Amino acid sequence: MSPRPAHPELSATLIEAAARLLAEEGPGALSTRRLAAEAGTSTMAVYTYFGGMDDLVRAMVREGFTMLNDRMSAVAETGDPASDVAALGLAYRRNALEHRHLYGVMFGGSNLAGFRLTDEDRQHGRYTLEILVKTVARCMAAGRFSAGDAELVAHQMWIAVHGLVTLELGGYLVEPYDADTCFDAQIRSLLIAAGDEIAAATQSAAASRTRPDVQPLAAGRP
Amino acid sequence: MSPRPAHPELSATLIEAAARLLAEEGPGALSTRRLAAEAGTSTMAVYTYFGGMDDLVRAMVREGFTMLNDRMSAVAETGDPASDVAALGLAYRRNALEHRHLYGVMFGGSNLAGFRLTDEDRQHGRYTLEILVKTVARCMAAGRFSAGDAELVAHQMWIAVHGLVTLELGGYLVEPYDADTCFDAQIRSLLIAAGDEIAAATQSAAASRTRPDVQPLAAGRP
DNA sequence: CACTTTGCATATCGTCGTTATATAACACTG
DNA sequence: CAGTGTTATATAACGACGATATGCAAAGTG
Repeated sequence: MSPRPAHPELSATLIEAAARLLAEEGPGALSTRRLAAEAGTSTMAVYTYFGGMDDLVRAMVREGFTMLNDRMSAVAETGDPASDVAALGLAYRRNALEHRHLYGVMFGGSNLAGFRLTDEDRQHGRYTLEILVKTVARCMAAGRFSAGDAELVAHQMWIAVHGLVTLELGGYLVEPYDADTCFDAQIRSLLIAAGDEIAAATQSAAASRTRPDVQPLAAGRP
Repeated sequence: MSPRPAHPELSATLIEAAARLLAEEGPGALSTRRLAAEAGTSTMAVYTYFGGMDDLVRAMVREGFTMLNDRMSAVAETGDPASDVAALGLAYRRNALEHRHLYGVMFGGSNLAGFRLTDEDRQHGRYTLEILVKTVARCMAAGRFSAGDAELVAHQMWIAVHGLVTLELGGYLVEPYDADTCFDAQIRSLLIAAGDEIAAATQSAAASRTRPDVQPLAAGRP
């Protein structure tokens, strides 16, 4: 179906240029002509290597999914699984903020030149949840969460953080209810609803956020 | 700034046609030429009445905000404020599903022909929260929720339902964790986190959903 | 009546994604 | 080495897009 690149070097260059253009100048800057100029080639390269703009965007989206997955996988597994859940949420949010336009294409349904996701693409997105599901299951096994459907709880957390991120990217979260405040509140609510009594006892989650991708929610933990 | 329509008839016809095209054929169908053909006029009408495609989209978005606001305002105020909160969430979701493409433009940052929201537009979106804030405050006053920041709780609910709706519209919520299941779970979690003991005691929220825009969460209520 | 203003159709410009065509580089056969 | 088929890329072109300029007819005004 999709033509395999014979010279993967130029193919990678195109994806890199596309990602850079999308990140730095937004979706409006992504065009075959602009892309060709940036990569030092002609517009035909897009078609010989990818078959069209759609498939190039699709390849970029796939890279975005693996980046997100790498980011989630890099979150250290500590002895406090509930803290790990919060850290995963923060990692998810940070990845979205760093690749905001790409995130919009991946999950927000941002119509990039009429681009539409396929079910296969979405499957890559759902795959990201597996790390979160496992961590939630660890919370339940450790008695930190009340026993239940780990996958459903993971979905809830995904939905909540995704909602936060999209509203944040859309500019809808402003002071005093800015994204940081709401993020802490969302994580806290999810932990409480999952049955985490320690989170329920914690006064506020807006403490120091020094460690990267880790929420200080488990500050009162032994 | 924005030119006032001298013949509001054609202006309304254009907005209607644009809304219909967006709803029925998606963002790709919205073009000045197509719009002119549907309205039986020329492409110039878009510029004389609105000043450009951007402003026409803006006018449509504004209509979308008032539609959403009307929908939320139409939710009956019952004696059970927690049930009203859930009903508002369902009304929000139903409005988004009925105007899915418009919702994407309003909140999802869907780039419709390079269209970008202004802060004034976003203010219209935030205004919708006021109804929810009042209802949450009623919950707190009635002792149904533990006392706290009603505006923050309303934001949390907004974020959660918005996240659900966008993932639902993006096709990311499939069985067995489909949108209905996740919606019930989100509402339930929010009520529990807000301190609603009745919701916490309720086994599941996935009971009969017969009454329009009303969640049966308060089934165990006197 | 003449004169200005207004509303909309037509034609045009530059850019978009895409395709057709032409050319140049390559691999292989004899 | 010549000849041949394949592949990669550049160039040019097509239809459609948003936007603008121009032109013209109807309405308004003295």
